Amino acid sequence: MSSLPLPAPDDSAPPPSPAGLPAPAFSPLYQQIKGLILQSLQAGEWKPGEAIPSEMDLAARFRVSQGTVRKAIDDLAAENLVVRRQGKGTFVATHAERQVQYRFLKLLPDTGDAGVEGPAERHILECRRVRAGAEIARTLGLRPGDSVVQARRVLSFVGVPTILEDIWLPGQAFKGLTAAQMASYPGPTYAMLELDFGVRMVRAEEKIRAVLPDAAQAALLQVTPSTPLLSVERVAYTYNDVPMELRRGLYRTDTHHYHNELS
Amino acid sequence: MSSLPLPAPDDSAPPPSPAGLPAPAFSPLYQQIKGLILQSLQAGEWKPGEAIPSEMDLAARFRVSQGTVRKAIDDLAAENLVVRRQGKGTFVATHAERQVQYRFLKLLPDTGDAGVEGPAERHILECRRVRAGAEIARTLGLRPGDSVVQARRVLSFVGVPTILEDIWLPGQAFKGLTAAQMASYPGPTYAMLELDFGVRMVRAEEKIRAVLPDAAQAALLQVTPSTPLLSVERVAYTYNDVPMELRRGLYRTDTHHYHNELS
DNA sequence: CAGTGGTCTAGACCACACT
DNA sequence: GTGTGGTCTAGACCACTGC
Repeated sequence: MSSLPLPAPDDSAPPPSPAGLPAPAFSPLYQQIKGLILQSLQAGEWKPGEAIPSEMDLAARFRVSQGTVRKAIDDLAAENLVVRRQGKGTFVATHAERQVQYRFLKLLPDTGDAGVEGPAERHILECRRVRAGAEIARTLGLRPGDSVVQARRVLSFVGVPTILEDIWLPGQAFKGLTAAQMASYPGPTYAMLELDFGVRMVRAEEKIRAVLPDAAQAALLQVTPSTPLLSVERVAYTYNDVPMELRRGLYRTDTHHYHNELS
Repeated sequence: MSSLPLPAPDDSAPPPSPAGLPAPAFSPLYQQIKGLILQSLQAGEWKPGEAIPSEMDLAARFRVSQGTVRKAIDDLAAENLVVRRQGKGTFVATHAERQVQYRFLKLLPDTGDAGVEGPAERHILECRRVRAGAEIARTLGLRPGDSVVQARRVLSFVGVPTILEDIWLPGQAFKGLTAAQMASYPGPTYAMLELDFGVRMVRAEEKIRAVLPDAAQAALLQVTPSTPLLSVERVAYTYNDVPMELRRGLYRTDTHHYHNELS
């Protein structure tokens, strides 16, 4: 492998072998390029929805061939960080796109195709700043007692309350977030966080269980306390696997189901 | 695009434009190659676990450059149909591999990492041939009344019954499948189906709900009937999106959870 | 038309696994 | 060493988009 004659000495991506370690850690050129593009994405050099420079431009900028840049972008596209559009360019991925209203929501109506039921109606129950408990802090990589934004809301489809969500966000990164803001933004919450706070959720992990609601939860979802619900605990991450959101959802599955593809 | 001077006139992959249709349907060379490799996989020219010919060999066989074969194989690898191993070759994917014991099972123990609890203990409750009802038939692409193999079993982890599964398989493709066979095979069921019947499950879809068990189900899982369980309905497909299995599972989520990655 | 991503080639060289 | 997949290059041409 060879190093790159570049502005930043390329400290990202794979470490240049701390000498004496078992793995010499070979890193192909295209991965170094990928790391550099990633840095620019992170730094906000190109905003969500915008086009990044053309492959030729990037190749010139990094002094490599177009094919190498291409491979780097292929990787980023595979991770859903950018979207390629033939004839137009490569664009920074965003949650604010027509195509898939809720990229991370895998709940589908039992009847027919998705989306036919229209967008969810949202009802914000509360949104306030609190001190993080031990568990929330640990999950979000904060210290107990740090400020977090806590929100609770109900999503309804065609008038039927279907999802009850509790959301925790690091207070630091989301100063000034209000219930009004959450309620008024027309698209997905993640799109608002992108636009208003520059925080882009890039991937997420979910743990799913079957549970029974307590009395309050049952009332909010208009079901009896003996109705089994899906408990979906999601941790969403920005770049570099930094956790930025914890979300605990209760899903009714009498009219909807969680859909998953395996391969 | 140009056609290929090949044994089979390449009727797979994209149709050569039925004349007069809106889409001229351009198909790149590498996709045609991919289709041809797919046919060989389907035809069993190379068995699961075996190596397919080297990129150079395939390039010579199809009269294209190595790069083009490479792109085709990249696609197949992305779909988990083959596995690349540097320095060794490209291998037909199989469910009978050390690495991931259960490729399609996303239930993990709550405590620590997976696999530490060891393999599941299986207990076959029944395995018999029945006539397909309307719903089963529709899901498996059969006619109502066609023969299907129906099996029921319980999977336990460290002695705790955790999964109750009902499995339906087309009788046609699995003649002679017995309970003894299911019980005696040491690895995943899908590995046995590959080995003994040449049927390879390539992808699957799951619909997940929260439900309460009936008395019989509760007894088998050793829980009370008021214990909410995950209902996981899985349809597994072979090549060409042909459905080959319907599986309805009930998962206990008091000690395990369904894990999913989103991006 | 020019500019973008997408395909295809041919050849050189590298990293890895086996023998 | 030999053979495999993996990287990198340079150049040609194709398909799609929008001016």
